[in-house]
Formats: sequence, C-alpha cells, structure tokens
Amino acid sequence: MLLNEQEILRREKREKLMGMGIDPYPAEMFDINTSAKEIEDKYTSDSDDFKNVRLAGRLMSFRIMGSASFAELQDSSGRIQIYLRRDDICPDEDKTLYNTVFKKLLDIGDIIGVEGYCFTTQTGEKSVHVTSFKILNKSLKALPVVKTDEDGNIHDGFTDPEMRYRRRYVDLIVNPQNREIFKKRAKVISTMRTFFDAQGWLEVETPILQPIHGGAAARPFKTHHNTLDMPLYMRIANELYLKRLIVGGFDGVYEFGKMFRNEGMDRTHNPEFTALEFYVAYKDYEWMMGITEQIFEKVALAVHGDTSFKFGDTTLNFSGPFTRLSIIEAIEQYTGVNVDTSTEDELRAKCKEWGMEIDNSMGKAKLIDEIFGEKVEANLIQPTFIIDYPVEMSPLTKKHRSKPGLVERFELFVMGKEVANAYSELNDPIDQRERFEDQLKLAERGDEEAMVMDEDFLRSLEYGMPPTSGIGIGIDRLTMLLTDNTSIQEVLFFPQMRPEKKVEMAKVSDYEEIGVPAVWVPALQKMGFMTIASLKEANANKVFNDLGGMRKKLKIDEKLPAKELVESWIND
RNA sequence: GAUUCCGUAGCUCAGCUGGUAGAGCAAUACACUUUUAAUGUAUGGGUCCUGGGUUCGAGCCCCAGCGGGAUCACCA
Repeated sequence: MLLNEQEILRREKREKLMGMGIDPYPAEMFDINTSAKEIEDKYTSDSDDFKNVRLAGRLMSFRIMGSASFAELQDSSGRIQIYLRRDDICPDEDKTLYNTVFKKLLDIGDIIGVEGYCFTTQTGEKSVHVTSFKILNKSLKALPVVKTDEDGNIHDGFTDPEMRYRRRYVDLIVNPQNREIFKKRAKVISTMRTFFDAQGWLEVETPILQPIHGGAAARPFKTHHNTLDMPLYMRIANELYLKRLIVGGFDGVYEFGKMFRNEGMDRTHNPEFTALEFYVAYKDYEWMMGITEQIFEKVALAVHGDTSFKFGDTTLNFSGPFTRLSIIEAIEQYTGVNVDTSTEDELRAKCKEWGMEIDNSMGKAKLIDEIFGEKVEANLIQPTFIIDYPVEMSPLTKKHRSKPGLVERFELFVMGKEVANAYSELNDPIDQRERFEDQLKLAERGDEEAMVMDEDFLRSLEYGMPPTSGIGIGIDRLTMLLTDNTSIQEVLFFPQMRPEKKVEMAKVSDYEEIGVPAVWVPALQKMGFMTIASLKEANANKVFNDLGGMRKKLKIDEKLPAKELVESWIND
C-alpha cells in the first residue's frame, strides 16, 4: 500500500510512542464519569460538582501556545474544550509527556481519555483543565478538518456524497449533525414499536430467504442454497408470511424488516430498504386509515414535538384526519376526466394526447394507474389517502364491498411519493387462486414483476383467515420526510454503491522475486510501477535515471543499484 | 437505461487563449500561559480519475473507459 506523507508520519509517531513505553492501543477500560454535553448543560462556575471529571473522546483540534494548550475533545454527546498546562501534566523536571507526547505525537483524530476539573475560560467557554491524559487510540489516517466559525459558517466541509457514503464513519465523526438523522430514524421505529406493543400486537420475524418471492410486484434477487440445491429468493415482501400468522391465530402481528428488490437505484430507491408491515384480524381498511393517521401523528410528535414540520419550503402537517380521495375522484380532480365512465380506447387516446408513453398491452386498470402517476401523484403534498383501486392492480386485496371492479385498498401519499400501502386482505381462497392465475397470465406475457402462485399460502387461506387489514409503510421514506432529506442515501448508514475500484498492486515479495531489493520497492511504486508487468514494459535507462531522483526524494540511504542490475529486473 | 455535469495536494477548491501546477485548512519546524475558524514566520507535500489521440508542447482540446452527482424513465 502506498502511504501519503501524513500516514507515514502517524505510523512513525505510533512507533515512537511504543518506543517510549506508551501503548497507543491499551487493553484496559477507561472509565468515564461525565460527557461533553453533561458539562455543557450542567456545569457552572460556582458549582461544586465537576471537580473530578473523567471523559474520553477524539481530539478534533489543537491550539498550542507554548507551555499551555487548548484542544477540542469530541465524544458521542458533543465537543468540549480541554486545557492542558505543561507544569500540570508534568510537575517534575521531565516535561516529555507534554512537550513530546502531547505536542508532537498526538494528532487530530486520536482518541484520548482525560482526567481533570471543569472551569470557565476568560472568554466564557466551559472547559476541562486536564491534570492527566491517556492515549486510547492512535489514529493513522488524517480526518478532514471541518471548521465552523462564530457565525455558523462551515469551512472546508466534508460534503462530497460519494466520500460521505463510502466512508460513513468519517462523515459521522466530522459531520456529527448527520448522526441526528439516524437518531430520528431510530425514534420513528421505537415510537411505532411502543404503540404496537401497547395494542397487544406481536413483533415477529419471517423468512428473508424465500423459495417463492411473493407479496409484491417486483423483481427479486436470486440466490442458491447448496445443501438443498435449490434457488432461493431474497424477499420482496413479507406479506404472505404475516398473513399465515394471522391464519395461525395471532390477532395482530408486525415486522420491521429489510426488503430486497433488484431494480433501479436512485435517490428514492436502494436495493434493500426497510418496511414495516402489520396485519390485524377482524379489521378493514377503513379502520386501518384511522390507525395510520395515529401512527403518523405519533412519529411526528416523537421526532419534532409537533405534528407539523418543515420539509424543504413546505410545511407538512401529520395530524389527521387526512384527505381521502378515490383514485377515480383524484384523477377527475386533477384532469377533469372521469376514468370510470370512459372506455379503454378513450383513455388510451387521452394518454396519447398528454404525450404519455403507453403500449397496447396495457388494459384499462393499467392506464388508470399510469394516468394517476403522471397527472395526480406529484400534486399530493400533504398526507392524502388514495383509495379504491381497480382490482387488476391489486391481486391480494379484497373486492370492494359496494363498488364493482374495485378493491378495498388505500395508498398514502406525502410530497408526491407513496409512503404506505394497505388493504382489506383478500381471504377468499378461491378468489385468491383466480387472482394468482391472472398474474401467471401476465407473467406469460413477459411481465417480470407479476406475482407467482404460492400454493402453501393458498392452503393456509383454505384453513381460513379472519377478515384482516394489513399495511406496509416505507420506513426509509418516512424518515426522509421527517428529517427533511430528499435522498434515501442520507437516511441509510450504508447505501448500496458500486465497489471501490481496487488498484492492482504487486506485493514486495513479487518485486524481490525478479531481483529488486525491498528498499527500492517504494521508489518503483512512487514512479508508478504498481505491477511487475508494468515494470517489465518500462525503459531500463529511464528507470535507472528516475531511481536516482527517487533515492534523493524518498531519502533512501542505500547506494543506487548498478545499471546492469536495473536492466536485469526488466529484461530477465 | 437516457441526458447532463463533475473528477487537480490528506480535506475544500482555484487554474486565463494549450506554454514550468496554485490557495486556504491539515502536516512539519520555530515562537507564544486563557485561546477559540487562535496567530506569526518558515518548510515539505501532486499518477491533475484511467487509457488512447491531436500538438513542438495537454490539467485544459478530441475519443473511449471508470467512478460519482443531478434530471428523466421503471420500481417503494
């Protein structure tokens, strides 16, 4: 591995510490009795507490002024200034611990534990006067240094999304405000969990590896089980398993789980995402809308302390009741077209008139869905229930109690995006089988997202499932809304990305094999010969000459190898 | 998948019409006992994403590729 200057220096400092008998990676624990935030919140100049504090964290900046220094220590709660004075750290003649260890061998990013007492500086900043410190970890890579001035302007921000996602740990260190997103995300989940548990519903886990990928219209990831010698799919939904549990006699079950869909990636789609699904027996979708309103209200209150909050320039209001529009009403409202009374041909003509891309395989239901997506969705800013969908688009949903051709389904839209999908669950096993058969026909026509017949699920329905309502809520999208983010990558710790390109690099022993002494390997690498093959293609004269330059540059004491030797590396 | 923009020091970014590659921070050295984006002085640091091409000469122009962002299409 090629190291840059700062990485080499930090490795040298690590060695020096070890040489002085200081273990830069001590095994024993460092007990703390306070945190940066606790001092910030509770310490006052006249308080009797905080006379003997111990805390630990990462050094984020130094302000050294001769025999006294200030530094900033960042722990999980925040930052606190620490103050070190040479003669406090080193009361005796030997000033090494301050002059050498602290001033020379510590860097930004190192983790230390300190002991001391709190005080307030002349400029009024609460600080810890350090009486002793202990190195807990020597950091070997330089952190980006992000600075914020007194007006709150950020200088040299670590903002490149690629770097931030690929090295999320660095992002979380230097942009600690981004940790808040994930705390809020956790809050969303814990708030829901508390609510569901209070209802007496059971948190369950169902298979992620499924022999049949059911429960949604999507393309799955396929894998293979060696012992069973059979294909398995990463789940695209857990719906069919949760319903089996309702058949089994649980009145309410819920699962927070990862779903996997082998489809496009962009700022609202990641190949794996988290969904909450829950199913409650003896309920219908009307009831579910009420519960959904309660859930959204609760999470908004938990995260913001208020049911309304800002998303970009928009103020969203999560207090119910939310607007309810049937998909037919919604389309009429935003286009003036009544899709209910229109024929398939009329709709197709309208779509062409609006410049939409459609093809002849699309039936009326699909056209309605397309029109909705094109003309209505983006207008649904405040939480809005769109209800009563055409039966063809909803193979797992119970037929509407009074509207023929429709099903009892709703989707909840916020900021033009679907965040929840729910229905009165279809529990007539004969009807369900027919719906699956319709899906099979779609699959035969080449629809890669069509659902697959699940005989075991049908068998469970034949034993009898009580009338049930179920819902799926996208946790990532909900978190985006609640944290004012327009990109799903921001609310996932580790969004999926292409792997980093690995630079092909020969090992030192590979160079030695062709006769290159190990001391010259860094020079050759610095010159760009990362592989033996590339070295073999080089011009021996040029390599010999450049080696002279590199010898000086890298301060290699060894005598320059003979030209014949260099030639032998390349030609033999 | 399509369109478009971007890739330069450890980090954030300049770089003119094609003519020896720059700044701030970080690093190194020195000074400094209450600073706070600490300061002052000095020093080191580059595969200009990769590979071709044009040219006397390419960070810059052309082609291809890799990676990322944004917009659009499909999906939650």
